[in-house]
Amino acid sequence: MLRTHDCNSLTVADADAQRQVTLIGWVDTVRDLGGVRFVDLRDREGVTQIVFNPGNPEVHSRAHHLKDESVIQVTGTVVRREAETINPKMNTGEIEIVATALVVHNVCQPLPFPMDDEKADKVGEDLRLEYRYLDLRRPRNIHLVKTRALAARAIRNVLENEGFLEVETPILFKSTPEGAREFLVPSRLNPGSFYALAQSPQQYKQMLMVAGVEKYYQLARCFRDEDLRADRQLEFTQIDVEMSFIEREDIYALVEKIISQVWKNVLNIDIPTPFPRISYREAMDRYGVDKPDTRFGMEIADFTDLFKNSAFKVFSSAANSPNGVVRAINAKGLADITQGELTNLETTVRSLGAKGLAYIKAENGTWKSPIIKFFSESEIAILREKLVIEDGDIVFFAASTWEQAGAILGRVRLEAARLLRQRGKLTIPADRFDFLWVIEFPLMLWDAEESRFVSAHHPFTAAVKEDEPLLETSPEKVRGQHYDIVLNGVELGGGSIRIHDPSVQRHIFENVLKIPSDVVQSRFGYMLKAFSYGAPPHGGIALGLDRLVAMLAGRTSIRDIIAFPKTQKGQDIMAESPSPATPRQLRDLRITTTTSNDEK
RNA sequence: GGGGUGGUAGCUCAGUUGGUUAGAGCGCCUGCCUGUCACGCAGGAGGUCGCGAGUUCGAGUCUCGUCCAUCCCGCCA
Repeated sequence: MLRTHDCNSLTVADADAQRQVTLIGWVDTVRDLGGVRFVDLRDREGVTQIVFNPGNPEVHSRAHHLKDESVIQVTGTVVRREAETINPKMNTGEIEIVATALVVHNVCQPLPFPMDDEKADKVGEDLRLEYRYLDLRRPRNIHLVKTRALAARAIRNVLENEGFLEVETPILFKSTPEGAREFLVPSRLNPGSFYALAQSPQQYKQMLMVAGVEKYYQLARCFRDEDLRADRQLEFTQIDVEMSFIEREDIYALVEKIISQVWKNVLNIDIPTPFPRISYREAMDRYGVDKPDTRFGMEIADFTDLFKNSAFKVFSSAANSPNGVVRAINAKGLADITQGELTNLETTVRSLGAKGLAYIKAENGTWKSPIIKFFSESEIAILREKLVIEDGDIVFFAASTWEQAGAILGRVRLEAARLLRQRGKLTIPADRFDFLWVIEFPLMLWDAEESRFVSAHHPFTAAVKEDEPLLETSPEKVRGQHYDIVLNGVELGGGSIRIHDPSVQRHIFENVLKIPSDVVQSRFGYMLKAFSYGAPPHGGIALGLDRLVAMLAGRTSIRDIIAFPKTQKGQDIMAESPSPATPRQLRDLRITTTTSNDEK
């Protein structure tokens, strides 16, 4: 080793022992007072102050003009600092190293952006991604790397202790066009055929259950060629779990154990278990989303019956149409919403299909609203009572289908909460973690465009036992044995009990999803075959590791959590991928392009 | 594919109604300074105002196009 200690470990005890030490790390800051020179030396663990005294002219002169972020190795004696020079802000602030030798291992060029956390956080993300190795080096980001590793370790520990076997499954898989768009990989050995990068190990892990693994896990890399978001990357990691001989409750208990262990190990926070459960239907009714943020109220209230005979045609026609609802939320204290904020909100809900955003402001003892004139005395009284409308409140309405009204008010609710938090009128502690199981999702959704049913999640999800007869008659009413785990309004993952009966699985594919039987055979034939050779009842879950770590670290973007993330255009601007292929590579793969006809 | 926001010095930003030589702080370079810890002080260098076109006597500023970044919708079995 090029060092005897790290930069966060020396104490007054080492000083009293007059210990000779060697530290190596990066120059954090240089304070050259002309005579005495101070260097804060930083490594992964912390910072230690080095002193270069003029009494040692050879070393002192070489400490001249040290550049920030250069790598230096210092040998010296640990000494106590004089009482008035102790720095209480530093872990190692009571000691310093008096240097007797200095080796400069690497001189750092002028930095492209400041490394100081406060300033660096404001620097454009594209520049920081180009120099990702520098950005990661900042203590704040190295901490994120550590957090991720610590979380992964805790997860592995729980699963290993529970008897799970870690199994790697192929990344080169075959195309499964039902799901997300995939990355296609041409096969050189099989010209004209393609692999697809696995979107998830779903099918392989089910095969592992048939194979008798019983308890499988993998921190699995998944690939999806969809547009990126703050919480979506082309490749991401999921904690992938599958178990045989279980029911839903077993998965809930396991995940609750994993989560509470991770939060305990990383944040030293005790997460109460079991987690609350809410049905999909109830989540949509109360919060307008299937991943509710329950850290604040502002729940959706239903007024469909109230407005059935309303003079306000927009409301009464919605209330009387099939599947139509009139609903509202009270954003308490947000009557001071600015015109700009209101316009933004309207633009947002229009993008969700709303024709407008009806509202009532309660200010100075009166209700102000473009639509208040249509309301009767009794309607006003019921609204006031049910929504507890007081001065300073603003109530937003949605009159539409059940789905759309939920989407609109769900979005308005989150936006209103954001505005209230900005104003300091809504406080949510940073260490509040509301975990929630969302259960009883519909198994099938009607796809109006293709006029057929599609799986709400994936076609391997088993139906809730008592709903199974409905598969024949009204598939839309069948609830699946699916579960999502939600944290503070973020979907952390989901899973299900799977179908293990080949005839049921075939029925779903062919008669419910209406996939032609030859397609079923080519795509899923091997699964149906496997299920006829002693498939155990099984189920599992996949949790997004990147999102989970982001939540642990209080970040909203998983780009912060992934060591080398890609930009919204799917590019790695540090390594400059993707990049063009050479004609030779393309020829090997039998790929011809229409634009290039020059072969070299 | 659609909508919003942004792009001026290495970084973060300001730049008035379109008008002289485009500024600040930090960083960088040089010098001074023996107890600093965001050290301090003095001086200096550093600009294709994202790119292209247009309007104009004159464009960082106005118009159009385009590229990049980011947030959102679609999409994510």
